[in-house]
Amino acid sequence: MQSERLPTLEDVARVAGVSRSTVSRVINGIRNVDPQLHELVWSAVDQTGYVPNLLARSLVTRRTGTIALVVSDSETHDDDPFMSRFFSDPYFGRVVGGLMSVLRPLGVQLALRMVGPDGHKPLVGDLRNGQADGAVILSLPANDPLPGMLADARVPAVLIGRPASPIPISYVDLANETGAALAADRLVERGCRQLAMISGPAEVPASVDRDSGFRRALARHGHAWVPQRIGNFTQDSGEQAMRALLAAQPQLDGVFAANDLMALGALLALRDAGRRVPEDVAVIGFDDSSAAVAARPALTTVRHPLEDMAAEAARLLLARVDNPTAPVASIIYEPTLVVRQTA
Amino acid sequence: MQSERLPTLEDVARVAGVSRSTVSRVINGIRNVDPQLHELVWSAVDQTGYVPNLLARSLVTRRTGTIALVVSDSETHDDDPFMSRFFSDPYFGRVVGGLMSVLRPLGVQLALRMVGPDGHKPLVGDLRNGQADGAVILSLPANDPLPGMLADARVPAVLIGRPASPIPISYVDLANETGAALAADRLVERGCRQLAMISGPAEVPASVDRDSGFRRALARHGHAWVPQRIGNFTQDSGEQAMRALLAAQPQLDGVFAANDLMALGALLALRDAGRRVPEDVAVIGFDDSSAAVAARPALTTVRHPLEDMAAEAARLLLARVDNPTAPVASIIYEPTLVVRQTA
DNA sequence: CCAACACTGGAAAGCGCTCTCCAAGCGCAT
DNA sequence: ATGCGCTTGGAGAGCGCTTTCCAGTGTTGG
Repeated sequence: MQSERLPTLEDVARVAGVSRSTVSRVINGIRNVDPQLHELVWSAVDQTGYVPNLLARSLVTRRTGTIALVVSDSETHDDDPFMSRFFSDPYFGRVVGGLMSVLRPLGVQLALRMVGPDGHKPLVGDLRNGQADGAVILSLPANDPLPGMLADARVPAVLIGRPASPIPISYVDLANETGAALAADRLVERGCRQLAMISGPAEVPASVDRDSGFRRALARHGHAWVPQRIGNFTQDSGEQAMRALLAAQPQLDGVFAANDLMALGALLALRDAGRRVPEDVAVIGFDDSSAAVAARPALTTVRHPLEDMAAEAARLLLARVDNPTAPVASIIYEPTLVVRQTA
Repeated sequence: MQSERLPTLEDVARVAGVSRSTVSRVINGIRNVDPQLHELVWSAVDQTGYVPNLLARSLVTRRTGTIALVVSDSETHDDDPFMSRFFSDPYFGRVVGGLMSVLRPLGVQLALRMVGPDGHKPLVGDLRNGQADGAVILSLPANDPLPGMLADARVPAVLIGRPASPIPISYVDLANETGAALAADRLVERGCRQLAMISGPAEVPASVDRDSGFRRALARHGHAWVPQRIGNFTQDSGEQAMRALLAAQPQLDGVFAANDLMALGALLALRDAGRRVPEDVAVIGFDDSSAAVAARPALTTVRHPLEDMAAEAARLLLARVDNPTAPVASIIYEPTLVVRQTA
């Protein structure tokens, strides 16, 4: 148990018998300070149990050692509470894990910030005020003005997922079209004739890309039209979409789902309908989340290296924090097809 | 695009033609300020695009509007990077979602902080220095000194999961023993004769409680000894544990797993071994995570209201932040059995 | 032997904000 | 008129830290 007031630099200085500035220098390892004093100061620090007040330090250095992870919660209108769904989705966890893998060793903190449509201005203001050194922006609806605002405000920021319109801001993204095309090629190659797809919400840019990538690749193989149902990236919605698809197209023999969770749902629906996978119907998912490996039959899917992407986003961001004039950079990851049992 | 320097209170005051203090009062809604001035100040705020600097404010008010979510990463030694596993686990997401549901409407931020064994002192120091108003502590290994340190330092904190030894600190927890007993009773009631369990790591207090709860309940029903295998809460480990159990006890007809992921793994192993669930072997999991509903057959499990618990933890914490003399409170949630198809 | 020069340590000025304290202004009763 | 209590705005002291600037000291070359 300690006294009410915490020791400050001043206190340490008094104990060590030097000035505040000297203590500050020693603690920050700046300039050549007499080794004797150096030692003296450190022992005074130990003795007083001094811990620097990061708030005060940040106020003057304009550096906080914190990165904001900005999550859009524009979807909250749903009756199903958005938060539980979003945070429980493997997507969120993988991103956090990827970010942490680079932030943690550097001692950088992560601050979670949810922001609705009216929270944009305060957010940018706080960021400019140095609440965080930079921001990683997640899962933004298309045409959200935030990236533009961030760029204008010259706040170091990196998007995960490309911005809807070209904006001078760094981002990491996956070549979603290519990934979907991989799935299409595989399905066609297996000899599937009647294909269908389970898409994600149209507001999500990645969904749209996966859609068009799949369609375009199939068109190249001569499939003009592909029946489609839209889900919301949950397993449940995938299951329902699959049932609807099956009802409309009983002959279908190949399905591509825009994420693994929906693919898993599709697997269930197919099972219930007595279809064998992959013999009767081949299924390909997207993401290569842990659930894909765990499923039976194990899910063939498109690998989305989200952890790597998030880690890279963190690195890009930190680079820009250290050097604000660093060029804007965008990295597009190439997906790969992970063939397991369902296709 | 704005000028380099951000407007400060001073600037607003100059524009409005009043003093800094007056602007501060208006912005914080304090005291009776002449309505005319009030309006004048707000228009000056608009005009300058002023945003309060939270850092500076926190420095003097000693309030940050931020709660730290402390995650122990003592398990990192694993070759399998701890982070990806932990953050991807539904556990983490459910907690974050639960916390956010309370914090978000109040405008409180969440700061993620991972802390290893040697990070304890700095963490407590930062907390005392007002880096965050309080802390929610997650998934601590048994006998971690952190709760005690926090209590001694009088830092508002709430644990999720009870402390290993009695310490004057608030916490929310689940009656794990009761939950496990519920599972045991159900299994016995179904007529299972040869029971087994898949436990979690022994360092996790909740694991231990589920173990003893299950054992004790079975003992009441006359089962003296229960074969057991230990997993690490992943689906994979559950699958392996199940195989081992099956090899050792081919006759077994009922299994309790300490979490859903491991139960799901067990389901896979049972399937591979040609056992029907629940006809040949009944399975009960723990947590009622989303995967439990989604599994086929749908998993009978013990419901762990983690979101509610996290939300309550947030409320307890905020109460203590507002009133540091508020009594320490502990809330134990009662689990319920969710009967689905596997038992 | 003295000037020029590193080098070190201290004083003090802020970073942007809140909040206590005080002076000024006003209405009212004496 | 004068005194009193009340409201209201401003001046200024800090929150704990970094960092610039300067004085003092020891060191070297001319």
